[in-house]
Amino acid sequence: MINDLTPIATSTRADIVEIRIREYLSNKKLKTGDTLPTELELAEALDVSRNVLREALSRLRMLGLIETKKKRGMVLSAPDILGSFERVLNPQLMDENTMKDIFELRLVLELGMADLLYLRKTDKDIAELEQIVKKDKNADAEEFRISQEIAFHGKLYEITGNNTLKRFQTMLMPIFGFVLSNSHHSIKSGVSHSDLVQILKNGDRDSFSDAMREHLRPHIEFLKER
Amino acid sequence: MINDLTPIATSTRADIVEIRIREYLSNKKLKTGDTLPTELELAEALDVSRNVLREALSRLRMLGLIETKKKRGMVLSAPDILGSFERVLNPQLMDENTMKDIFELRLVLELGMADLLYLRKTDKDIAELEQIVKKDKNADAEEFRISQEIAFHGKLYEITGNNTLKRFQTMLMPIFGFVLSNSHHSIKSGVSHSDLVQILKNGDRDSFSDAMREHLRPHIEFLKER
DNA sequence: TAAACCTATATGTAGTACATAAGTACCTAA
DNA sequence: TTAGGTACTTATGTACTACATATAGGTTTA
Repeated sequence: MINDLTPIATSTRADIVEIRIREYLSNKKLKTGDTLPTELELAEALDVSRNVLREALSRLRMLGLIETKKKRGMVLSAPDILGSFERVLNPQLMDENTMKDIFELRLVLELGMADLLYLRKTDKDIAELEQIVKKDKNADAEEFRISQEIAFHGKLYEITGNNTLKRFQTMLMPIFGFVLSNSHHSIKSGVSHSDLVQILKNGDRDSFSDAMREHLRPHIEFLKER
Repeated sequence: MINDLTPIATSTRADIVEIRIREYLSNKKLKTGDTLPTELELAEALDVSRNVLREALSRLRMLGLIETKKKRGMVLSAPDILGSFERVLNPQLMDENTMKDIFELRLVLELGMADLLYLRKTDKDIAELEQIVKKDKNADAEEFRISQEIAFHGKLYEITGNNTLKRFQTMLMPIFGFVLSNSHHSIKSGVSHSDLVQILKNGDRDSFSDAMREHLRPHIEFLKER
């Protein structure tokens, strides 16, 4: 009851200024390359000290929303949408639910990427996969096994040709690693990396989808315990 | 040739301080709830003005990495991993490639979520979907059609029970909306929302996967033109 | 003993001052 | 005339000081 009441968010001036500047940007429909007023002008217009204003600007600068150059002033720029994501992706600080959400997200991505793979794969890609898989047989050490996992699945993401997706996966790796070490490997998968490569090479999309699902089966089973 | 050379990133003191504090947090393996030194102590230790320090802290505060209270000082906290993402997701500023990447991402997610749906769906969910679909037949106006799309597919994300995934979708909606309006609807889908609901209700996972793929077919075809 | 009050302290905000880089315009010399 | 240099101007970057404000924690008082 009373626990549901979270303290009201008393926002600082910097918080408000950040929002106001955001609004300013979208209201004026500013685009990449457009210049902003100077710090002094903004500070005066918003009636805050330059100090507070700079705290807000510092945030936008970090996100890559604005870039500043001495004398030239500030220009609006296209942020790297994953850059900010990267900054908060610290497994150490992540609560367990989010961690599980992200683990599920990985499964959904890999189960759903078959179409992209078949649309974009090249002979060169297949050759690389075969190279990676070749090292699989002497995968006895735990550490080596994980690096093989990363190499193989990472390459799949790469084949999708979707750079955002690939980077996303790279960032999420530490999380995957964490959950992977959570020994739910009692169930052994019936489909190996090697099998997947062969199907990707010669089989059709549907077979691959089925195989991938079988390959990830231990993880999917794990979800049911949740 | 020469165009490939981007200007060297001359970082400000605030940039460096931000990184240093990050390192400090992970090196000391601090966890949620742990307290940080005071601003004065940090500023002195890093040999920067309190001003610069506060610009860096302001960034971490925005990300939700730290929370501050008067007198009590600063405590480390679990950031909302999607909050920062939301801040940069401005279609107005996004370059076209990223936009397309995100559109593909949506398709991958929806093609891959079948297992989660079958794992978590309830009778109540199905009933809600049927409610939504019921309005579909009088979907003549463009605007209404889009709102139906959002309601239906949004509900699917909700059924996955994965809150991160659902929020992710909500944020990405404006992007989807943008790409949707890019008239690649010449190809008509052979599977309607209503069909999907029926299969989700009575059919098995594989049938649903196939049906969803057929439903999204116009979009998948669109990818090939890329 | 409990309520009211005080005090020390850490963050929040403002203002001033100066450093630094980078455009701009002017000026000089070949 | 023009290339190249010089001085000036301006916007951001950094530092320092001062004070406001909230509050945890101790002290006094009824």
